[in-house]
Amino acid sequence: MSPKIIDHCALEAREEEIMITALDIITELGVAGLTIDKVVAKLPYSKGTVYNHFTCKEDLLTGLCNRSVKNVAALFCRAVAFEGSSRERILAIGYAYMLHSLLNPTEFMLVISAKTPSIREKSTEKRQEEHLALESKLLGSILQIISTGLASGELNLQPHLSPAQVAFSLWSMCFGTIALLHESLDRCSVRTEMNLERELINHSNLLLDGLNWQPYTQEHDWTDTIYKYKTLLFPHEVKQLKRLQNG
Amino acid sequence: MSPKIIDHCALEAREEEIMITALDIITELGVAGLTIDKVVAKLPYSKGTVYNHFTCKEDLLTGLCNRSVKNVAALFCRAVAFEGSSRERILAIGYAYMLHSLLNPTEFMLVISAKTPSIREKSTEKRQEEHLALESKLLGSILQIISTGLASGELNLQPHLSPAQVAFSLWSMCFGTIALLHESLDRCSVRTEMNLERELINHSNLLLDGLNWQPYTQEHDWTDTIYKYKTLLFPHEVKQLKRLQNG
DNA sequence: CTTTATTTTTGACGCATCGTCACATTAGAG
DNA sequence: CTCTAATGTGACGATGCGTCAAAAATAAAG
Repeated sequence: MSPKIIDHCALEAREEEIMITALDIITELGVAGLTIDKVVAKLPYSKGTVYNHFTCKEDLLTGLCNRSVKNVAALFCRAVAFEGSSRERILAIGYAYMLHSLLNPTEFMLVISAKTPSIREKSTEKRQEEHLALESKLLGSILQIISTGLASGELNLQPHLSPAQVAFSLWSMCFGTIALLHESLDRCSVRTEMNLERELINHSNLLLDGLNWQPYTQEHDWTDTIYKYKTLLFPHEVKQLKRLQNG
Repeated sequence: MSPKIIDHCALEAREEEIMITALDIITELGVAGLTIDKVVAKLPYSKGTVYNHFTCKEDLLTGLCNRSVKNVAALFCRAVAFEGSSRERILAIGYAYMLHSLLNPTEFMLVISAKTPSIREKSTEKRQEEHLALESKLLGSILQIISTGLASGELNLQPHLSPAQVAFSLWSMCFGTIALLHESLDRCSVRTEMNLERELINHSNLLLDGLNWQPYTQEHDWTDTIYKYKTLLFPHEVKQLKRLQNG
């Protein structure tokens, strides 16, 4: 008695391996082209083993989605630590979100897909909860900046708004903007003339002005702030993005 | 020669019949539970006939999505005609969008689903274009209100913003808010405490204040305006919604 | 080294669904 | 009534999903 007990670490490594393989297939063939059989074919494991990790295709997709949200959370943490006013830091959150969506278009779509009932309905409870926990973490970063803004007096909350409501308004605005502009990247429509970076900054500034979060759009050189995001906060990501757009 | 030539009108009626049947199945079993075979089983036609209308399941879903957007467009037209200031009318757009999403939760999700690549990738080009045209119609209603706001001087566009950008900012904000709150209707999370109507109005007002669209949130009794939406503009829809929420 | 108990992996199998296509049906013109 | 072309039908092959009984792997005990 007491046979092969598999290393927990090795298990996680394999799960990652499966997810990467699935992501490759999705990037190549689209979400619709993803098949467990195709994943298995690219992997040195068998179908049964893959099904030991993920209960079904949808569970695998939610897993990929969570993996992506974890990466966003890491970027948000860096945004929180940006040296600047609270408004500069909250704007950095949106900028981080945008950067991530441009660098990982496939993964960003997966986040939208995973919110779709057809996928949610079939995923594991466990991965669902993980997803909610990760989203709370994102909101946590935003709330952190809001509380420093309140402490410094740069943000004066209107009495009918709670910090959570403000955090949610910022999040949903970013989400909506990115989601709608994302799909137009490869298509033509009214939105062709739109540019994700410019629009996201515009929308954020409108909302932040509406919140009376100082300094207002007109009172500060935001071009300079964005330059700092590019050179100091996310230099690596911006460089990666440029490479992606040129090549 | 000159055999059975089917009435174009009858064709459309049948297409509608297929879509309604599909919608019933989706409401009952979820998008994932939708099967062409199930649709056929509920219908007095055969599989081949259904495939004469829709090339595949995804095409059917896009068709349903477009059907829903058409209904939204109709609501938007009524919002445009609301008797009141331009800001009251632009807020009515968001209110209409929200009402529609609450009255037709299944269909609203379909709009999100249809933006998902797995569905888009497989739909007909024709239906894709129809979708874009319908979205342009939605934006058209918004642009109409913006131009009257500009004409009356209630809205003063900042020089770096075009009307199209303003329209898009409103649309994406509404979309993001509804999309994110929609999924939480049946789940618990940070967002449980949120209420769709309240948050949507809040977000809209923040954005409109940021745009300097007068009268500002503090300068007008918006509760009264919303009461007018409920009693004058969308009395039928609000009644329907109450019935839905009670029963 | 062999045995044994237990975990892990495997891939063939059964089932569901998809989309097609050869054939049947239908309605009007001749 | 017959002929013809548009339309409808549903059996069929193909694909992909998820399972499960059997096989392989492992590590401690004998």
